[in-house]
Amino acid sequence: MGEKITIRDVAKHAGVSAASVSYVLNGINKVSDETKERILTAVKELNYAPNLTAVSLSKQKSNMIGVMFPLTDGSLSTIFKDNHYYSEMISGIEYVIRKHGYDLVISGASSPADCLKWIRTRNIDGLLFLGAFPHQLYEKMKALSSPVVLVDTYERYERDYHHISVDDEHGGYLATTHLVNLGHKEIAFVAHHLVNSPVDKKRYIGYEKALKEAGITPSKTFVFEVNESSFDNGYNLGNKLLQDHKDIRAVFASSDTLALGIMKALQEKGKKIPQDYSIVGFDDITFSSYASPSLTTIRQDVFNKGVVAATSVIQAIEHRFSTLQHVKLSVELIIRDSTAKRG
Amino acid sequence: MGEKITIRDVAKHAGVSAASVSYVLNGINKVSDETKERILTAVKELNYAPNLTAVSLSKQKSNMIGVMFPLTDGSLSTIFKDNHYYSEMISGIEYVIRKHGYDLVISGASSPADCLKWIRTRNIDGLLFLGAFPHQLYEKMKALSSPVVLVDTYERYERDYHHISVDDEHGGYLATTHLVNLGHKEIAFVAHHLVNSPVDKKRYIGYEKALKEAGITPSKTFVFEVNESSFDNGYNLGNKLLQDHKDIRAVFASSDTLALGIMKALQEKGKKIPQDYSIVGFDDITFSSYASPSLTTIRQDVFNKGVVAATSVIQAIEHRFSTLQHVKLSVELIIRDSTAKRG
DNA sequence: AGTAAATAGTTAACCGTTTAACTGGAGAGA
DNA sequence: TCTCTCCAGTTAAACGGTTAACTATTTACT
Repeated sequence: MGEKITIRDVAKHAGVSAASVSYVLNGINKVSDETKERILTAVKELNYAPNLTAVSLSKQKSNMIGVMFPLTDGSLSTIFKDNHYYSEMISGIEYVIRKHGYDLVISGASSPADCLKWIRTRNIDGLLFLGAFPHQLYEKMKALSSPVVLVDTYERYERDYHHISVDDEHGGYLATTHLVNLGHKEIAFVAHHLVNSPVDKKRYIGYEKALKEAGITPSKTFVFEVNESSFDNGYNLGNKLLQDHKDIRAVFASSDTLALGIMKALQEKGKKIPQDYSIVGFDDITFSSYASPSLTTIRQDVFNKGVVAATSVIQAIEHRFSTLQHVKLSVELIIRDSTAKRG
Repeated sequence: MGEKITIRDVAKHAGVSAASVSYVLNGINKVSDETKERILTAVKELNYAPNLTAVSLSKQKSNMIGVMFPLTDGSLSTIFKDNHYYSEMISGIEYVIRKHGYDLVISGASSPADCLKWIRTRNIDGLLFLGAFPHQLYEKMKALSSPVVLVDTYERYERDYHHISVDDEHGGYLATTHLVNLGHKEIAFVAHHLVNSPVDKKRYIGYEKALKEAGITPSKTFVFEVNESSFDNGYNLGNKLLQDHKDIRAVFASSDTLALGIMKALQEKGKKIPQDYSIVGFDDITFSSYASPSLTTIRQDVFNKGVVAATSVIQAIEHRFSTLQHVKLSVELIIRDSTAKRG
């Protein structure tokens, strides 16, 4: 069983040259039907499968697609922390990639140079960038010959790369309008970072637009940023709101994780939700429907986002289109029990 | 920039043969110091990095480590569903693997044959099995020359493979003893599957042991299985408990996800936790401390589990003949607000 | 019949490394 | 001086495929 059988073994067994075997296996019509038959049975009998490393070297194509995450502190943990989001997206990506005969390689981006080198040396056919990276990385990556698909990233790079996102701005608009329609005027916006997180920026724009439409002047004092989108940061921010911002009566948080953390803090201090505070999140993670009260949120289909991103990169690899793809998936307002008419 | 520079370009630039460059780059002491110097500057000047595909083919080692997931319905989604567990573990694995210069390839296991073929054709150096697979897969994998490390799997295969787990039995014991000490006697055990999920089986054994120690006879009517460890299944089971099993006053669920789903159902029907029901989970996912009430649970360090598993596989790869490793990591009882003295 | 084209195959170069085996020269020991 | 070993390199054969270019038949068309 430990035997390594090569294409030459198959060739010998079928009484032909290695080339003929290769032609048959690659579906190149250059071999008579009888010979093809003979070769295929030899393949079966010897249980042969081509060595993909050799194929890669020869074809100059690895059939591997890389998924890059930004590395904040050495491990992916910060990225994945509290975040069903990325695993769900990877599920979608893996699903498509496997169907097309590619393999999925996961890597954290260290320095831009290392990243570039990695792609070159591994012969990675295509790349998915998940999250926001240092700007110089985007600049350097332009030199790459393999296609790169960005998921959720800076607008300024969308003209250089394929790009998949959801309609974050509309999501922000929907969430805020919902609160406005419930009679709220003092609506806080809580996000990771308005500059470093492009997604948050767009959601903020939607928030701002909704306020203006309702004749409310957006105020900087209602906007809050946190280090990282985590429960803990939400919790801490919730306590801060209670102390320093008693005027606020509604919160739109840029992620369900943050929203749930905020909710926990408010509840612990005896506040009733939605009677005292209305809260809207973003993402619709599973927890959101199981929290008490269940969380009103903006739903995005993350699995599908992964599917679309992977499909794009494969299409780009196989040159099924030459122009850059830009897909903006829709979002949906899910009204649950964390929001109510202003009392 | 698009230029592909090979080892021969470097050789030419330094006025030596390709072999010398290779020797220098591989740290083989066969080249004089001056020449080495010349070669290294040439490498720098041309910004050369060896083509890893060619290296793989030549060295018969890919420097890639595979992570396998069981595929239940075609995508990884079911696995990742509601499950921070696997992403956290991948973080740990990736962290170690990258440090050692390996790459991480993720794949869902389709048929055992395909799986075997994949490892052979891709030249995967080592494998991590995450979760429980069909039995025939384990049997077939024994033929593999690359080391395989199992994480959380059937006891019967632990003598054939490296194996990393947490002390599930002790976890089950701790959880149940905690409930017993609070005066509970009617303690339900809820899990995914006592046979197909080896982890659940061990937790059950701990549960049983704790009951027996307390002089309580374990009863089959107190044991419940669900399709998949998800919120929804927990929720449905919670409702079932309310309808059909009014005697039950405490629940030990084999995952926090299940526990939280059960809790939601009970609360919706007006039950108070922990006054009416005491609930203990397993895993300590982030949301557990943010639920209302916060969930008493058994904590395991999943990131570390990934670290240990990855370290094991790398050690096995690099010292071919070391003995099988079996690591059982400890667990910890975290007492929060979902458990109380029986009223 | 004579030429052109299609068919069915083979040969060998190539992808970019590694590494065993070889080479020529210098230094050491007899 | 003659061998023997080291040293610092080079050469060329792998690794396991792919594929352009070539060959030898057969078929088709004037």
